[in-house]
Amino acid sequence: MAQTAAPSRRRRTDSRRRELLDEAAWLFRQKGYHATSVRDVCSAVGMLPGSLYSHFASKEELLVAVYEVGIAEISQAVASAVADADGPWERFEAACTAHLEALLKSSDYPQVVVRVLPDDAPGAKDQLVALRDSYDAIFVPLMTELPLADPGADRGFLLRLVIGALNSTTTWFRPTGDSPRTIARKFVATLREAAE
Amino acid sequence: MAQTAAPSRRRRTDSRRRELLDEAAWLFRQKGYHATSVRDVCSAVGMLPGSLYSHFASKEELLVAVYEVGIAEISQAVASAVADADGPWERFEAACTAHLEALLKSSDYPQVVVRVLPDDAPGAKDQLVALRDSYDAIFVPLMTELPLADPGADRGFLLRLVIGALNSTTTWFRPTGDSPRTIARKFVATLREAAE
DNA sequence: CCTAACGGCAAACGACTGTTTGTCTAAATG
DNA sequence: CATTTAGACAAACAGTCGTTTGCCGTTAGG
Repeated sequence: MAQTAAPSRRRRTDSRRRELLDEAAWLFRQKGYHATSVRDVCSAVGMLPGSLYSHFASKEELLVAVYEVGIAEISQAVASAVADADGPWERFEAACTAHLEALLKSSDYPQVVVRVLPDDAPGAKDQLVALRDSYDAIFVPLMTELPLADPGADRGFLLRLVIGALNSTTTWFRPTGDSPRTIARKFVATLREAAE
Repeated sequence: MAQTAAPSRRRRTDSRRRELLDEAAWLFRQKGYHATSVRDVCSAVGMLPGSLYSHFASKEELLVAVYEVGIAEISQAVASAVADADGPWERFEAACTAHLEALLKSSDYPQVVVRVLPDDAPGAKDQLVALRDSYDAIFVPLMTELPLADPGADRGFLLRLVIGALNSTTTWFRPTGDSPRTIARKFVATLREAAE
């Protein structure tokens, strides 16, 4: 198992693979899955369409690879942010902030997860759904520990609404407006004490 | 302008046109815009691909037509529901209920507006954005009259989050679970008195 | 009743889709 | 150094895309 005798062999090809991933993430986020062709991705990294298949078995597998990076990035960001916070509401706000920052800053990968639906790649649907679910699982304990006015409130229901609201920011977010951190703070504050 | 001398001529063709619209709405909602071909739509109504162009100048114009119906349906539902309610929170809840029912019941049209992004049809982007905006405008006065704990809260910001949360129900809604009306009630109740 | 218009068919247009093949080159392994 | 391996190219595959064209039958208006 231990292949610590690192294959410097892989180094060169991995960098090519990463280039393809980066460009695919950018294009999938920008135009969606079906509107992005294999030729679009390849020509952006100076490669012929057929050459992509040395790195990915299919266009769908390319999407899965982008999905995996996106989920990994946002999961790690949220998990570490939560670990540093004390108190249920503080943890919840930390999670929302990390979620929005991962979604709206620099990296294209997490936005692909939001924009491209599992149904867009029927052959990979199960993998994509599983990846999405694995992320939602991080939020579940945060919701259950939240002290709400109605203790019997449907937490799973709330979770879906919260994530839906957070993800909808990708539609209207502009770097010149509120920062992701500010959006998260406003959002949580409203939830915490909404009506007078 | 007044062509009240109704063209019974149009009758037959309009029914064909409506068939195309219905099928396009169903497919656009189900598979998205790019994954739906003109051939898919036409073969579903027993028509050859070229014949569609007697009714619509292009695939993009077909999408615009579906969008228009979708916006009209949901706008009318929300507007009339709001008119029947008294009090700011009651009007808000009525709007949310009407929104969800229009989105999740029977008709495919409004869901197309949620699923298909304006960027999917670059040539019609402006029209699609305008249609979306015209709907949002209905919600604006409802948000501004809402008595919140923080009167200085950013209402435009809240509006976008609310609509984002409501629209995200299309992802996970199942007819066997909570009804749209119940979802709306739970949602508003949570907003109204969230934290203890 | 005649004529003009229109809905739909049949067929094709060129462009583009994801993918496969065979070959060549350069680098890593033994 | 010899041999294996794999990334990339070049070219083509069969199929599908949105759209256009010319034609025919039906139908409504004058």
